[in-house]
Amino acid sequence: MIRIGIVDDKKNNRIILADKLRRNNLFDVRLDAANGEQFLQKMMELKFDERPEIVLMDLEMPIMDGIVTIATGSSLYPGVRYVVLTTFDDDDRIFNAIKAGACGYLLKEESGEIIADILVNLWTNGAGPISPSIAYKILQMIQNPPPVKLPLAGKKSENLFQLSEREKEILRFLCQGLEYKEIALKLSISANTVKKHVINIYDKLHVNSKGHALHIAYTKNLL
Amino acid sequence: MIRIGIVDDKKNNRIILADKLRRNNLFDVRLDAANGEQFLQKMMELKFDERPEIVLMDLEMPIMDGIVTIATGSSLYPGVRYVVLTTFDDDDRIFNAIKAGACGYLLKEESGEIIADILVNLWTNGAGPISPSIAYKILQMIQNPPPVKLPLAGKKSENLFQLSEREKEILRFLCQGLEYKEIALKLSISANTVKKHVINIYDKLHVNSKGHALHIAYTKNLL
DNA sequence: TCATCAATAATCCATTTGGATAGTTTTTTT
DNA sequence: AAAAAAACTATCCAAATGGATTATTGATGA
Repeated sequence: MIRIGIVDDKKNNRIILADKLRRNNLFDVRLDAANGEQFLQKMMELKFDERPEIVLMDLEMPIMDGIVTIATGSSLYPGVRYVVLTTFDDDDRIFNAIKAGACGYLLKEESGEIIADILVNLWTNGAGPISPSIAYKILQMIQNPPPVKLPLAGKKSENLFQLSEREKEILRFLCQGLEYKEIALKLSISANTVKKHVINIYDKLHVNSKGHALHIAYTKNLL
Repeated sequence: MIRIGIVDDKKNNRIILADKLRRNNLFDVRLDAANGEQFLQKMMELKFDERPEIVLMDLEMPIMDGIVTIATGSSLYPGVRYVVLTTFDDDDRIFNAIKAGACGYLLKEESGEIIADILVNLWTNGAGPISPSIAYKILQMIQNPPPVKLPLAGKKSENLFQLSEREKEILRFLCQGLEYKEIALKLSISANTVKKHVINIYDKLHVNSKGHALHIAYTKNLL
């Protein structure tokens, strides 16, 4: 049984999709959330071996949209694979979703069988599921990179996590392996303040330790 | 009938592939070349409406390899679609071939039916044919752009710090932001042991905190 | 002007980490 | 088979970190 999570703001969509998947008994749909925040919340509550292995994620959601959710989720739970399921193949979103860490991109219109097929393939081979028309778009984007839009290489990505300047500054020091005291000294502020900033950073990154924060900082190019 | 061209230096491959395609009578294999130069030569000799619409191209060829051939061919004959057919999925080549203008990338191992299927799809929908495992690699390349290959990268960053396999394993988990307990759980060992390993790692890296260690791990590419 | 927000600072308390030390078991090498 | 190297487990203690809460200041904006 492959453990599946479904995140979509429309309850009906979740039900239909879960039904589609449950029809063959390879899937165990065990997480169901209406938005990103709810999803992260529920993930936190699950033990390691109860978490879904594959998460199907809608992009358009209130409160916390799919891209941000994937970005944080894929850093928090690197073992989980995120597959974007959407109704329209919108160029910008594709690219952003991929950058955020989605490992596949499917159109909702695909039949239940195709989706099931593709998820099984993802699970067994690790091969990323991509609808053909999406794959083609990706190729085109590589061949003709959109004007400036998205810096492919190590450029700093736009402020995905809404960190303030000060917070970014402190995150950079943190990434160099400095501890609170040392950062405080460098910035001529109190170590308590540094700590407060760090906690605020964790909140924005949805993490709760230095390790996780650095992981996100390094993998999402926040420096 | 879809007009097909095949470019491969091994005559046998050409024959087998042509046979596979001719089996269903949708394809008209009408151009056959052993290398890039021969291919371009033959293309010149053909009239516009005799030219292949899709060209299956091997990458490893003498005289003029697949990448260069696609690059020049796709400028000379923009209407022609180039599909790379190769036996191994070599990361560098994928990217270069795509940039050169290939619109698809298939593994030779795929069965004749799948190849046929996919080519028909390419012809009718314009959707790019991509083997799932290739698609996945492309995603990964977008997600983690190859870290500017500098002298250090090529040199064995492997044993720079003489970490044992186990230590590298643990360092990787550490870099994902896991704490001792979690790592212990994943490896089915005691948290004390994890800690011991971590201390040993710090010794070898000449650091004394997680922050420093992760900094080195990320910047020196120890993962 | 009033409200909000970022940055600053501090305290209490629980948890995690780092260091030192001392063992046992497994694996590899000689 | 003996010796050496990794891997494993443990305990004590001190330091660093994370979380919650409260409060002051200055800048920005409605």
